[in-house]
Amino acid sequence: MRIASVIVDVPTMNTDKLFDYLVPEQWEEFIQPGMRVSVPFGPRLIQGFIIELKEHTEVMKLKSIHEPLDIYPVLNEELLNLGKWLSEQVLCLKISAYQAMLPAAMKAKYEKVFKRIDDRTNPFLDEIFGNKMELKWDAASERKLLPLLQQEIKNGTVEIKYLVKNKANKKTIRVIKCLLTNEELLQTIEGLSQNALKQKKVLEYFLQNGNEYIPVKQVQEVTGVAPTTIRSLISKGYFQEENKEEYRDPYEHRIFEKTKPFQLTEEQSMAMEPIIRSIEGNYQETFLLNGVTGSGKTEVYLQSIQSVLDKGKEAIVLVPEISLTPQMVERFKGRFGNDVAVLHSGLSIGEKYDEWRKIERKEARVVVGARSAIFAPFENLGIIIIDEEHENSYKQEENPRYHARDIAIYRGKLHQCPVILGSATPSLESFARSQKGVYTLLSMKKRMNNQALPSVSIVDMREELREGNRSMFSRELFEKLQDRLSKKEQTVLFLNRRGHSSFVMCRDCGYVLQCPHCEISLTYHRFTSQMKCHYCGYEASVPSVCPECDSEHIRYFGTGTQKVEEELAKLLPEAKVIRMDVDTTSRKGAHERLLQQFQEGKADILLGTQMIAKGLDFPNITLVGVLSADTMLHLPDFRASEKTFQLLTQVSGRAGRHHLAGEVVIQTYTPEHYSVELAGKQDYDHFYKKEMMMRKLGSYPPFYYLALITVSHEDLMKVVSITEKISNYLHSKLSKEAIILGPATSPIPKINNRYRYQCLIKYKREPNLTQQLRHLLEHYQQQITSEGLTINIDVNPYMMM
DNA sequence: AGCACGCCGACT
DNA sequence: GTCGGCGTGCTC
Repeated sequence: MRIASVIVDVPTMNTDKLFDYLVPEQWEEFIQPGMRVSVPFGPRLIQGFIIELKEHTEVMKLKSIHEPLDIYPVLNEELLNLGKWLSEQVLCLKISAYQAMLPAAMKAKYEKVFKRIDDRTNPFLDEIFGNKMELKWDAASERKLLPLLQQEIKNGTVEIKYLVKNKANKKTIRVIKCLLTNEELLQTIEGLSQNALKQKKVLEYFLQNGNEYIPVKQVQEVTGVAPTTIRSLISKGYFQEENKEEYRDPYEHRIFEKTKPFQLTEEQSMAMEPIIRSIEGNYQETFLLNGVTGSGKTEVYLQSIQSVLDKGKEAIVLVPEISLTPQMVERFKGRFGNDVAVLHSGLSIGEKYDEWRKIERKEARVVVGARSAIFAPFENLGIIIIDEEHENSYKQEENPRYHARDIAIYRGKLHQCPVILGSATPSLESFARSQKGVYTLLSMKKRMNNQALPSVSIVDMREELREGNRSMFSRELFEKLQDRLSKKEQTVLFLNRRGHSSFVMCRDCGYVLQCPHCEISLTYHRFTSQMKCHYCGYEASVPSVCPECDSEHIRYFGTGTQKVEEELAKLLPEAKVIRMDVDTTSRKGAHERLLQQFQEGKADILLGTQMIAKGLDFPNITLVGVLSADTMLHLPDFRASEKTFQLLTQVSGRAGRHHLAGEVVIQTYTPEHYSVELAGKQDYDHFYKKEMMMRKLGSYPPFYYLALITVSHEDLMKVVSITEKISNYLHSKLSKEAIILGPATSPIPKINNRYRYQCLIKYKREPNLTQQLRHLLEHYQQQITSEGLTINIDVNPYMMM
């Protein structure tokens, strides 16, 4: 008797454990851990993952597995263990951990149908079922048939059937093969009557194209015949029909030019050497590859991967979502061709599934993808690369709240292979680890071809104002803009806020329009002429008079991309501008199309948000303007300075990457701030020292680890008192060295009518922390389910909201 | 998450 | 007296 222990697809704490099921005899030889199965759970049927097989169980009333959902395990042993480890590390449900490791297409979709089981004719059932045997629950519900059907269930003429399906499936195409030899074909063609011209055409086509399987669609297109013609040929026994799996290839119509390895610069070779040593020696080592923008990190990645492939192993390359541009994909596909699978959010569920299947079936040995690609089901990993290591997007901001870097190092240790963290502006945490010798630091300080870094000038906007310039462009930036226009060179303008103006304020009384549910300022959107809440989506129209004091002097403040675009149209009407932000790139392929246009020189100015800070590598860009460097400097986040420094450095790196020299103008209201000043000098080392001091003073990472507990509920009093209790509990259970802050209101005090309070733990060494946090969750379990309380725990948070 | 079971208000 | 509201508890 075989028993399978299953984690079921019910995301709650009291089902977060193994449930045992009998394995039916017919599957005994075939069922393996890591497969998905559908199992009866209470009255319904749900999906689950088999974690282990065993012979005995304590459970008395065992049910049987309903059916397997896979032919092969979708989670191998490594991933099964990784999922367990992950759920313990980040305090998430096991089912969430496993689901995060697989493409969304494999998540279950549940369907309920009514099924007729009477064999007599029943006029009433005939009417509601039509001539079918089954009726979907949703359809029945819409037709208000549920009470009647319930009665029929009691009568025993109808039953409910539960179905477990995938979100998306393999795509198949119909193919046909000719079963006749060429001679038989010729004879058949001869023998056909005069008016069977169409059939003749098809047979002649196969005469020319041999006896391979050919897609039906293709046959139809080439010969111009109707589907019926082909059907009749099949029924005559001339053809054999089959369904073949076909990959949805997102890059189907693109041709990637094959590239050869470049001759490395001396710095690049020096950086490569220890990496190769780790690959050849089969041992784990984490490298921090600190190379300035344009120093050729990608070529180092490519050649390292090549030597991994030469050893018959596989490679994972993580790239931040926003820089996973076609340009980036091209570099990898250009070098490794069909060995590359690409996984990013721009793909449809089905496309992602197919890319994943290529990896599973060992048809791809390199995966280039965003965060979740770290779970690629490779079994023989030879290298893991995380490009732009400092990017926040490697941290998932929903459960499971993991950081891809931690998973990378876990898998690197398991496979005994190198992990490379690459960045021009490493995160403070990583750089500190490289200083302590935990990571090996590899530096590349020169740009390829020895181009100089662009010259940066910092403009004090307060000064501009004092001298009467009230425009959003400083005189220096404006002059340079005009200069580039006349020289037909290109400019990138960077602004980290989308929309039009950020908020609406009354100039008489200072009233600012706020979201009634979230207590944050509403953002003005020109396109819809509406005020929008960026947290909950609340919308309101713009008032013509101030709701507080009835003044008509209620005006827009702040600057968004749309407003800059309008301003440019006024000041430089001859300039062609491309705007890139969430609004103009939301449609599929829009991102690529806009960049393509800019590259082809169809515009003089590229104006955009965050998303243009990375990866842009066009030869004709000689000027980069940052309109307001300090917008993110004043956010309630201890990483604000670091983010500002990184962003300014990255943006500056867009200029002058080729023959033409580049210039950068940074406009700011706080030119004396060290992150602005040092970004201007591109002086990472100095910034690191300064920022480390600040972190030490504030007891922040990398000196302390953090854990953030956020409590939310509709009732403010309840939130405060529970957060208080949590804080006390932690005080009593953690060591004296731990610093526990709070209860304090969250930086977003209210979302969707729910108040939010938080508690921040700063600690150096708390071996029992996750265990204590788990106890905490268990303790409040009852109130969480019965009162709708939420407790969110983020170990190593990046967003302090 | 569902779904069943169980205990109290407004109707035939 | 019953239909149905949604609170509570369980699912191998």
